[in-house]
Amino acid sequence: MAPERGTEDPSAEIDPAFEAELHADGVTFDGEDATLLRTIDETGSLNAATDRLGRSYSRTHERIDALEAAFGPLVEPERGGSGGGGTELTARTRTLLARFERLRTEFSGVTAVEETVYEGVVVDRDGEIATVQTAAGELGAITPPETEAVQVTIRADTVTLHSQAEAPTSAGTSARNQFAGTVETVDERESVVSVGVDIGAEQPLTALVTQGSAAELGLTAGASVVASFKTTATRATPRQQPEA
Amino acid sequence: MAPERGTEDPSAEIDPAFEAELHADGVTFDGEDATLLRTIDETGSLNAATDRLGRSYSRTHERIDALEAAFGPLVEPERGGSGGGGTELTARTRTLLARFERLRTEFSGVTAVEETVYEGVVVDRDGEIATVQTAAGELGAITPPETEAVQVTIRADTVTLHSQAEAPTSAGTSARNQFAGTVETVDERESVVSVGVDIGAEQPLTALVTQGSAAELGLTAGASVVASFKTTATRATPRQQPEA
DNA sequence: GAGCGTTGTTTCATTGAAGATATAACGGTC
DNA sequence: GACCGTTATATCTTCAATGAAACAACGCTC
Repeated sequence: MAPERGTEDPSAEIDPAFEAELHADGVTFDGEDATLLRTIDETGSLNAATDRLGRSYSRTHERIDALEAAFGPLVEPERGGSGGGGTELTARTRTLLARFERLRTEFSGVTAVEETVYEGVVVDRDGEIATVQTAAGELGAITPPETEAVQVTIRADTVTLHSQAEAPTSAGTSARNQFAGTVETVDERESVVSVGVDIGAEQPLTALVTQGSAAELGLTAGASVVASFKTTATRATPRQQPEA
Repeated sequence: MAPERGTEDPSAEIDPAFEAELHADGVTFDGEDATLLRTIDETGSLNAATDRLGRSYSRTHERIDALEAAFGPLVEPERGGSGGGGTELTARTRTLLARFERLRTEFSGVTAVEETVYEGVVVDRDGEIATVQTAAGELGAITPPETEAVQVTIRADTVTLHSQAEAPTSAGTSARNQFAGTVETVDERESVVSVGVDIGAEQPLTALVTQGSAAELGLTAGASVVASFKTTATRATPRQQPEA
């Protein structure tokens, strides 16, 4: 079943992606709908929009009807008049588009940011919050019910770094997960720095901070830092138990 | 174009959703593929899996071929033998499924968590990092290029709260955005608490913390707290400039 | 060697989504 | 009132995805 090709490059690029959606009344508004509405806004007419997008008028018209049945009035068409008429967006539509764009931005944040994954075992639990034992120590994470063996993923943009002197007392902050470590790698990007922190596990914990923060904290290889992250921001997923 | 229905309920539920995807070599692996592979794993045969899922064998077989061409060997089929044969997953497939599940979990975190949105204007910029002037004051956020008028969205699970006494000095932490405020609302959930903090803007900043943190910090209405969040975790999206 | 249930492979049928086309209605301008 | 470009609507065609069905190949058990 496996053709020979595909085997040759086991490290092929596998990229995360997504399709953002807004659901209402059984109808799903997706990226294609968003560009349709944006094009209508730019061209001022449904006809011009379908031409530019290479879509058929009839189908597009149907689609807008379906969307309006679920999301409420989205366009204000006018026929006749100078220029023959046209269609404009309602205020609600602009709000909808803005919301969709925010959603898409959050999702693309997820795909763009590095994350570190630790394997662990649930040792304690309070509802959806579990304490997980990992190679780096115990940490809290949101965990699906009835799972023991888990992978914990920590997004780099949720990890904040502190100078050792200014490390917060655990009682005074809502960031319950704190790990002292030493900076292992510093990867400077355009305006942001990705920092790998050795916190005792095999895999370093990577944190994404601004260049300003990196400078103020003196983040160079070998520096001592404290890394903290919230348990409500870290999530665990079930892990396959070793077979035998 | 707008049928009368739809107008009647302007506050209809609009729910965010997503389709998680993994892309390789032009082929996209989606949730349907994941359940297919999981079902093969559970039933031990492609035939049984297609029966359970109500899909045609031929189509399913084609799909697996296409996936393997892009993602590498995913299944190990055997034909003949006792029971007629069967197909099992490769180790790579389990890794792939685990990765997909982590991705899906992160996305569902985005849709599940509350967020607060502030409108603002970019007043300074360093690459993708911008300083945005909002009703709550200045804050840093990742911002798309060439945008001035923005909406800034702050996920509740990225906001950490500190007791006023233990508020970190801005030089000692990589959480550059800090706002002192007073607790306005406290919404206790199963094992987590959603806290609305008045930081001077019209809309309160909502933070999601564990019940343990809420208790230790003494989070009740009227309490003084400091809310902080990282600029690499907050994102801005373009905002429609007022028309005229 | 017959039987069995699986994997492979091909061919044909079905179905649903989208495009293509035609026509009516509208309301300004001229 | 003729003209124009648009919206509205219906019908037909096209195409791609999927299912259905048939058949060969395989290898173990008996």
